Amino acid sequence: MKRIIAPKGTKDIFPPEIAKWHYLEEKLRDYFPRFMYKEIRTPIFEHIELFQRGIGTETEVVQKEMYTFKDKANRDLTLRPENTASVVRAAIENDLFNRVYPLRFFYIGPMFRYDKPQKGRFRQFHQFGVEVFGDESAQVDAEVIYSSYDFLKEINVRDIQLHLNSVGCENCRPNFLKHLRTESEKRMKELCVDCQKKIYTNPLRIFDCKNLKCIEISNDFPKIIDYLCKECGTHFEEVKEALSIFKIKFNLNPRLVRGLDYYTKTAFEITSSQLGAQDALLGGGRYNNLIKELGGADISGMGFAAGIERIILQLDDVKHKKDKMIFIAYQSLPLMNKAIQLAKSLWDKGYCVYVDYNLKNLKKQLKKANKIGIDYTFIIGEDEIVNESISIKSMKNYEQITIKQEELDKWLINNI
RNA sequence: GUGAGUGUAGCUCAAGGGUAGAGUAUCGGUCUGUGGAACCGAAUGUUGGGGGUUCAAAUCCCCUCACUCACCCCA
Repeated sequence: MKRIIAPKGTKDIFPPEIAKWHYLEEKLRDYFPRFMYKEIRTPIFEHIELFQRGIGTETEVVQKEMYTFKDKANRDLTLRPENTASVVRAAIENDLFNRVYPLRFFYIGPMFRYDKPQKGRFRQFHQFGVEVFGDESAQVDAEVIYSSYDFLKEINVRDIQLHLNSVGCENCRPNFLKHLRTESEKRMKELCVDCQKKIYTNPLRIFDCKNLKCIEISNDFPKIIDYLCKECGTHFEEVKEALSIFKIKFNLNPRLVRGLDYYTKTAFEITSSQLGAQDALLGGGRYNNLIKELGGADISGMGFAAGIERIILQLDDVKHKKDKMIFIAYQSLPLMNKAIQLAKSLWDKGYCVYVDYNLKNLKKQLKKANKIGIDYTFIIGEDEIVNESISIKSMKNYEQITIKQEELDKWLINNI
């Protein structure tokens, strides 16, 4: 029979890796509420239009990478490739803008993109992120950037770099793009084939090219920060100033562009020098037109999204947080029912207990207990039944004591 | 979507045309009221799948699938 395997680009997560996920999730739910973020959960699939309008029809994500399908009523639905558009949609739909203050949300969950898998890239992958609505201050940009950076530090991710740029707004970007296009056309023949196409489709992306020759040439190209309008320029200066208050270092990176069309002004990315080609742990920025474009009020947004799989790759081993485990061993099969009775009473009290119903002798049970990493083995034998006692063996140091059954609760409180 | 590398036991890997093997894990025994060791023994495979060459293919050739990494894209 043919084995059924997980679909390409998906994977199972189980111990010991799952401990890292738990660790990350716990830290996340502890950390971001400090900044007044509240968790929001949105559907995993949405109408395709949400992403077309939100992310932009010209982006790679929308054009090539979405999992889109029709449901039985012929609706066009898409497995969400990112979460910002959904959060905005949810906020508009539920009129959260009039109810919840401050307007800050964080999310965590699976996203889907039809990409070719490689290190740090999956078709079902997981992101967490935050969104701040209705705050146009440069200081909030700095705070969001700080919190994302500091969170990575907090969970001990090392060798990370913060890259910062401004991508301008609808007032200054067109002018910049015009200049960029003219300049790149002049040196078109020297650029790689892909970049030649980008001149007309999305010239900003030329800065993304990893071809050394292209990098060299595009270094001479106009930089967006030199073309920012007064408002964007001032905003960017203020962001940098505010970042210095938070005392974090950043690289000004004029080549940094974002792949989703909704970004305006501040754009940032945190990379790890220890990852492979997919080195962006987290990225985000300001999006001042998205809410309006999705039919909401004319209010601004700022946020980031982080790739959990990539962060997990950079996490040191996390010990599985576990309660002390008790193994109940019976001397012989007829005593198994007594063991079950004892186990039930312990489960009822909330303890972590294991009984093996298949091992007939004590030796094997102890061996198994040892292998599982049990802390204490309770032994029930004929002597114990007669004396109404329980023998308790510490699996860590070989010591064994026998106590009366009525002393068990006291023992549990002191030792477990 | 393009390219490269790799597919052999649950796991890590040998065998490079001539009987598919080791380590480890698993199970049993030495040891029927006492675990971490040791020793002895057992079980485990359509060599990813299909086709071809050959007296003979894990090994050579073709196709296909999967995984990995890179391009691309992004988190």
